[in-house]
Amino acid sequence: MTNGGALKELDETDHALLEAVQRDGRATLSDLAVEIRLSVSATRARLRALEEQRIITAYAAHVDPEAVGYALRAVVRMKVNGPLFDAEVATVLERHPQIVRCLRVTGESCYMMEIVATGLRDLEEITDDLAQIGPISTDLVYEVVADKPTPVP
Amino acid sequence: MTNGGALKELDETDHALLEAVQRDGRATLSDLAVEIRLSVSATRARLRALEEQRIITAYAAHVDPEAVGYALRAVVRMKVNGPLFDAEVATVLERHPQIVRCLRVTGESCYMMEIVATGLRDLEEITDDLAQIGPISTDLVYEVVADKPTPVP
DNA sequence: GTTGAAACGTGGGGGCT
DNA sequence: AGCCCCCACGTTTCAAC
Repeated sequence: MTNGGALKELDETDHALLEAVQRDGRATLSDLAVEIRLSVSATRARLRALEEQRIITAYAAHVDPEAVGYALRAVVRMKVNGPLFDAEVATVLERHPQIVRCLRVTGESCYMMEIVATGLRDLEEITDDLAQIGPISTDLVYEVVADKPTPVP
Repeated sequence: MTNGGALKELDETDHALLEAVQRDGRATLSDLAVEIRLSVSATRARLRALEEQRIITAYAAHVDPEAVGYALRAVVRMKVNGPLFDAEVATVLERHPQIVRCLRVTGESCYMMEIVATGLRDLEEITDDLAQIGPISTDLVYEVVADKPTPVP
């Protein structure tokens, strides 16, 4: 069987490969191969292994929200009273693709979300929807100071 | 001149292309071409335009932090007293690659950060460093409920 | 992990509507 | 201006080593 889920130790070459493919997700196997000083075939084998072990979970183009019309970014913290509100939250998440990130956390705020919006009117529409689940507090984002890939120690 | 920064209206085909390349950042031009029902050349031209306009800012592999040894994820909010503490924050961000995201926001908490850590000991080391800049509050993340690409409306 | 050869995808130029 | 076809070249794939 092609053991796809086994946890294997990552050596230095794997680390270099992960680092390279995080920096440039569209780098060709040949590019990656010279970077990690291996043959193309060996590079492909390692990359496939990382994908099958679900260490690499996806490849994605990054689209600048501002460049496609989202002038605003906000962080919304939401508290829910009762037990788990996963269903309600899932519904809102599905209704609003502009909620680009949602974390369930410890502490006062049970959910933390990051939202992109074309303007305040647009943001209000989404927060109104969220406020029906639980009390929220909204902060606008001045600047994305850092957005770094997963470090590979 | 090769006008690289002009804002151009994105048509339906561009939207489809952005959506496709966000879903699979490693899709070949041929794959993308059939998806958006265009020739390979036209697809390539549009993709290059999106890159040159900085609408597509990067391509990256997504690495699962848990799979590479980070058992914990935390959200840290930090308040700074005086004017701008960009220099201090930049230093800490550089010292700790495990701070994977940092936003400067309105409201009480001036900075919001997302941190991955191998354990509580590891997390403590980073928060101790942050606490020297300003008062912080730390929440652990139970679950990443959603992590969605930028919607293209 | 490496090599090699066939299949496939890519990038530029010309011609089309 | 934008798209399509063509062709040389680079890349990926899959064998055998």
